[in-house]
Amino acid sequence: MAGSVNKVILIGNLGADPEIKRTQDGRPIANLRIATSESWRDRTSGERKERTEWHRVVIFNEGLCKVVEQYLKKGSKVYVEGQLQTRKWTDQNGVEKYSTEVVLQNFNSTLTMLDGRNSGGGGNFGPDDAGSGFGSGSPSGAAPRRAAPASSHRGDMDDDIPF
Amino acid sequence: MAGSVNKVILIGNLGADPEIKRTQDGRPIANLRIATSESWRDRTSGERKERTEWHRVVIFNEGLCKVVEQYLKKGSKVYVEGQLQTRKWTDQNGVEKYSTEVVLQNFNSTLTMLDGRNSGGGGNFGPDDAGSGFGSGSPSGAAPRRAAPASSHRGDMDDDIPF
Amino acid sequence: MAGSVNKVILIGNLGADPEIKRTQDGRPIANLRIATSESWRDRTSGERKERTEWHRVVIFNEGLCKVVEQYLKKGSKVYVEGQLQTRKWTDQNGVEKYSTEVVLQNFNSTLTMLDGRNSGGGGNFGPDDAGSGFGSGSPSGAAPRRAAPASSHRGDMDDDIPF
Amino acid sequence: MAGSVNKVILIGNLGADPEIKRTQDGRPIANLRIATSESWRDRTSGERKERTEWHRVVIFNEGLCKVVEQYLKKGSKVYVEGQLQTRKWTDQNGVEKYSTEVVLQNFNSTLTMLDGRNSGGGGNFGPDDAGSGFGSGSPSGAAPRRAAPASSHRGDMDDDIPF
DNA sequence: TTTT
DNA sequence: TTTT
Repeated sequence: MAGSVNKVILIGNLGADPEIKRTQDGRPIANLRIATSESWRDRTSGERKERTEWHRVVIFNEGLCKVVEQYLKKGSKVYVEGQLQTRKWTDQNGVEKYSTEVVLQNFNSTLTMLDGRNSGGGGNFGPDDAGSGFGSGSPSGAAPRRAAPASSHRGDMDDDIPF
Repeated sequence: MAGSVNKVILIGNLGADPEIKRTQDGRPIANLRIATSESWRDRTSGERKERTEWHRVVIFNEGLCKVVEQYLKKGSKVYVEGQLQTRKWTDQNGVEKYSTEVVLQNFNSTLTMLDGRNSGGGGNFGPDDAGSGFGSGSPSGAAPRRAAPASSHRGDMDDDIPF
Repeated sequence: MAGSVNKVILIGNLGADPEIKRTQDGRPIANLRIATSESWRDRTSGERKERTEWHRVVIFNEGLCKVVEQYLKKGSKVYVEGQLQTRKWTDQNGVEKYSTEVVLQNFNSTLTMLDGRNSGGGGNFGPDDAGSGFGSGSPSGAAPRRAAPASSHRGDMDDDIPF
Repeated sequence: MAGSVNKVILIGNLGADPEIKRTQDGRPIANLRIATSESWRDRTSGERKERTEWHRVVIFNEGLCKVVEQYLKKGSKVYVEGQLQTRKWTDQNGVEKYSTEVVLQNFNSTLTMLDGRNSGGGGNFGPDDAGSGFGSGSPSGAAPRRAAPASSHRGDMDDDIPF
């Protein structure tokens, strides 16, 4: 369909250490549980109330999975941008179940660490550059124009995509 | 929790006419089914493929529900901005189920019609102004500053929230 | 116009302490300078490069201005959500100038603190509740449904907007 | 910097036909003028008011530029997702000027047509697939997982990026 | 002018 | 300069 957008943006904390699994052919899949909370003052009672929402985040990208594995842990605060997907599965009793997840897979997906506590670099993912395209957020991997001379062969989107 | 964001942005088409229900005390709740699609060319086969995702959108807002009721129908294209919420319920067999929905409820929620086919006004919601704050999108209900004289008592956020 | 969206989302750090001014009739206006940065590895040289972008953020909302005044300072990390506005003005030499700013004014605007360093509460804005609707991010001020009994008169958007 | 986000989302109409220029080395750059509008009812006068904001959108991507050239024209409605950049230049009188633009360049950029009027396909960009990764919106170019067998070598982000 |  |  033309003209479709499916985007989720979350900022929250990991409720547990990430789980990294591998497909049969060796590609990693990272699973995160992220909590977002909202608080408000109840209008009738005047009490402060809070509500926490838990999100399942699934990452199908090798570079991002490395970042997750190396830098994220229970309590880490992250920004994630992905898309909604609902998956159907059958449990051991033959009951159909649905799970809706925030999937980071394609080129519009982003994961950014928002606390520097977990790594020395706080998003600076080291010399192997594993996470260079993703770990430092949505702008990563982008080549700023104008910094480069107009006649240069770089500064183009084609050039700097790290995956 | 401080520093939490939970935001979903969808552009898609209604797969069916909206369902409007009412709570016991008479407040409306609108349910939408929205499809988003993505297409891509398979790298190995070279075939064009397509995948459609269906989203449950629930609207807890009287003004927005009126807009939905009056202008949206099967096939309408909309922009919605809301938040993810997962609801637990028990089916008739006593099995626990979960449903993840995009909820439009608070002041950060938006619904915008993206086709003019369904109404003469295409988002211009008539003299009763039922939808004035929502139907024309996120900026609606906002008072542009600078258009108003600096000494005016309006132009403030307090003044023009229509709900 | 129907079907219009104008939204900016930034996560960055304040390059200076906020400036708070007041209109003639006493309403506050906060100005922030926010830096966002992107880094990438140059494809030809292999060097790591970085580029910083500076944004002007203007806040026309009393509650948000209080939060800014109390908790933000040079170096603070924030999430802001607002809209793009370009303003024309004439300098002292009679030259026309344009300034494009990220404006937080209407009900779709959000400001969230992303570091707890600046306040004990890290977004928990105390008993006077000055920032209750904004400081804890986009979901704030929202009334979670379903937590409230279905027959309650609250849980509606109308009820809990704090401004 | 770690933890930085710079994102603009617009839905609006083109105020003029796109302008496509080329760099010295032949890469295309598309310039769009996009209008977004907001309307509200003035609280004191009760009048309906409207305000239009004009945005400069610059596209540094060959595939996206082809889509723009082929399908967009004055009046077209589009969804764009890019980042804010302010550019400094000196006019013919030696006066320094600044221009803030919404730049679509990197892998997080998106352009989606929201009206089908301009093309038969309404985002279906033909056999040469020029726009396949962009024209159908943010999810485009993504390989849905789970549709592919788990042992497959595709379904990975690496596989289907069209640029 | 921030941050890493 | 768009759109409704």
